[in-house]
Amino acid sequence: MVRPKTRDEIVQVADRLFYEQGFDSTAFADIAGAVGISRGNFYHHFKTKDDILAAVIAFRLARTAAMLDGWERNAEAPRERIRQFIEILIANEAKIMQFGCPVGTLCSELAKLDHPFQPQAREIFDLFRHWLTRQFVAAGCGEAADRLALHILMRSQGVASLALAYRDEAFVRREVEAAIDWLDQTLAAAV
Amino acid sequence: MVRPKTRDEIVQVADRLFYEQGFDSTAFADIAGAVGISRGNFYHHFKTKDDILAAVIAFRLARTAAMLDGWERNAEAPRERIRQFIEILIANEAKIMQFGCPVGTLCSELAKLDHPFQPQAREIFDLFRHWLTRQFVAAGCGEAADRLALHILMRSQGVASLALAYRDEAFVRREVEAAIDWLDQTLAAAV
DNA sequence: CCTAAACTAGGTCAATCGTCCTATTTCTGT
DNA sequence: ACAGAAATAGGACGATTGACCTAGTTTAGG
Repeated sequence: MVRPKTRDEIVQVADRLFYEQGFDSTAFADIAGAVGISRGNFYHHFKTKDDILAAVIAFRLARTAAMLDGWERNAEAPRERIRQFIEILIANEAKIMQFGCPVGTLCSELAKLDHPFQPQAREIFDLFRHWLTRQFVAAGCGEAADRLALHILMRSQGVASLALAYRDEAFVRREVEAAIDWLDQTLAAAV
Repeated sequence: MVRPKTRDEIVQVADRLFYEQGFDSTAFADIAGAVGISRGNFYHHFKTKDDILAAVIAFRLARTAAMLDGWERNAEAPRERIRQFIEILIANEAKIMQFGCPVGTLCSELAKLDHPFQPQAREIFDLFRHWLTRQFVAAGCGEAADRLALHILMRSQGVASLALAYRDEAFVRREVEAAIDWLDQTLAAAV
């Protein structure tokens, strides 16, 4: 049986460092140092930098899917579920104001690096997008659901981007409220 | 008299490469090679990488200010001026779908690098923000003007972020229309 | 002109990067 | 208990980076 402890630790630390420092400017030594292992040990688990990036993306995909499943269990009404998504902006406010949205900034960096893993990173967006689409369908928005899902995603990306630039907590709260208002109006018009 | 040709060429090429590849992963050699000069020549004009970054930011500030001035001359009505801002998303669509928003991605990268020039990069946002605020004031939105300006900025950032991730032209067009609709409703409510 | 400053080319340097290797220790199944 | 696999440590490599230096060339002002 494989003991997954070290490998998992590497992935979790890399996940954090890729978010906080960016993928490109996070070195093997940074991750190994933060985990407290040698570079050789690191290399035993991940041969190339793309290997660790793939593992981090898979980790984020799994964690995101689990979070969305949890929201689906905790709240029955689509409105409450979507509201919970919008309010990640508040729940993760401090980190977002310091490092931006983990998904958006990764996609942006990979695009500039012309990195082959862009589709994999986009899959994290897809997880949110399709989950939101299902909620809007359940709320009776029919064929407009995907369009509305992208709109909510767009808002959260925009808020995260400006939250990073201005570090303005009041702005985040205000736009979260505005997004929920938009949601209520949209759902009311759909029924 | 100083011949500004080479220095200006360096700044323009660096501006493009910083946008397309990111600041950190653009090397001196990349810029020097693209301009067609030696690294020594490059070093003569810019001693450190932060020097060239400062010059690029100053260049972008000047170019942005000039663009906003042009919009103020071309269109009399605030509504038309703001609409022109929203439609940069279409005018620069191809580049945005490939590299994202130049301002947002720079701010995001500098945040991850914990770079001291974050306030300077944010000034480019401020240029748009205060220009938009002036337009909303002129449209009679009074004290809500800054809040509305940030909302428009937020939308453009969100659209740029998802445009980069999905490269979906129809999405961009749709959200531009939605933003203009929002603008018209907001201006109608203000008068 | 002619001299001093500005410009340009190309080389060097230490540091750091991703990658790879070998030797040793620890664990696991039989 | 023991053989083989997994895990770990630490070093070495070639390449690249930002930074810096020196030596020629061009340019501009007196």
